[in-house]
Amino acid sequence: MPDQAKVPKVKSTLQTDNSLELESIDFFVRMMGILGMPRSVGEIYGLLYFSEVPLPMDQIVAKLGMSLGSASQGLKTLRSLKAVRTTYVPGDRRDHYQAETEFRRLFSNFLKEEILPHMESAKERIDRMYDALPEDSEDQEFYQIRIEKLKKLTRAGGRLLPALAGLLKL
Amino acid sequence: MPDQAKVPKVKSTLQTDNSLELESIDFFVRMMGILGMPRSVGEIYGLLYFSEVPLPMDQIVAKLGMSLGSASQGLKTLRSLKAVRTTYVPGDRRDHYQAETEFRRLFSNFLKEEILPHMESAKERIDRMYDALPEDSEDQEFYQIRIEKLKKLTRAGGRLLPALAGLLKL
DNA sequence: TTGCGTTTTCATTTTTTTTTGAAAACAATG
DNA sequence: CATTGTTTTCAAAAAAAAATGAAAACGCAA
Repeated sequence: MPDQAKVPKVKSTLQTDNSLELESIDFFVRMMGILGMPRSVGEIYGLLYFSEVPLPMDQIVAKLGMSLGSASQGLKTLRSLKAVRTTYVPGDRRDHYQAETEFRRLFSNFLKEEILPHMESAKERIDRMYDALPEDSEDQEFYQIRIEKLKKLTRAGGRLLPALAGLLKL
Repeated sequence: MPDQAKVPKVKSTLQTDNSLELESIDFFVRMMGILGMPRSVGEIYGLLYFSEVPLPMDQIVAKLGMSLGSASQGLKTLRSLKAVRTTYVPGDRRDHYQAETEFRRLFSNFLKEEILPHMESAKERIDRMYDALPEDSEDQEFYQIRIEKLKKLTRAGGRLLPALAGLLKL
């Protein structure tokens, strides 16, 4: 219940002595949490963010003490957001993962993947509201004004959000 | 797992014949869902949004077919976001609730309550990263750059988000 | 094509979140 | 100040989300 902010805890099974990694994982677990991502996704990204070399999945699993399944799923999510990139390492069959650190791009990807689809269906739903508007009721006008307001909201959102990515100068 | 958008379903126990209400509830359940609010909160707000008269809690409970506990909790959340207002109705002991429909204000309240606290703690966490920076390592510079990047991110976020509320002209 | 290292899938388990319902607290009224 | 109508609280139940782990699938390389 979001009265208080959700404050996810960082798993203490981390196999590392690098406290920067710890802070990073903590940071991104929370950040991803705000965006509605599972903690495993934040953990992986947090680990990768402060890794100078690309890491293969089994090392991620080992360092974070998470299951193969979670790692695979988490990396899939991160890949779909383009928050992570695979690099080829000669003589190694494993995929090596690297964090994409251009937040501007990350943000716009997130918008495109997670938010804009919602905006689309919101617009459809508002159209359906017009259809559902009772023809005769004396509340006609009230309802109409309310629907208009929603329409303006989605329009503003649709214009504002993409513009936001542009404003995000880092 | 947010690969696909979460698409909450509208409970079908709704005691109403007003299909506009149905659409509204659907709309806000999803919208609140994006923002990480439980469905009950979306249901209540959705119902109130298209109600010309303020509704007392027991009517909300009756219309939505939800428990008293959920309604009380949900209204508490909505009150704390100032998404809902109580109005006095002469000769009635019950509180009557009305939706606040100025989205600009709603948005800025949401920011203040749910987002800005996170930004604060993010800044603290970044400070701790500097402390955790290994003095000697040859990766010094790499780490430093990464930390800087995070700092810029939070700064941008801190400036951008509040400005956003201002841009939200409806 | 077989074997082996690696990754994905997915049914099951675990954890977390949300809802419920009944008791407690509250508050106006007679 | 006792009664009654209303709202809140909170332990327990239910539902939803995430993690696990083992089997299946994949894809090289010998």
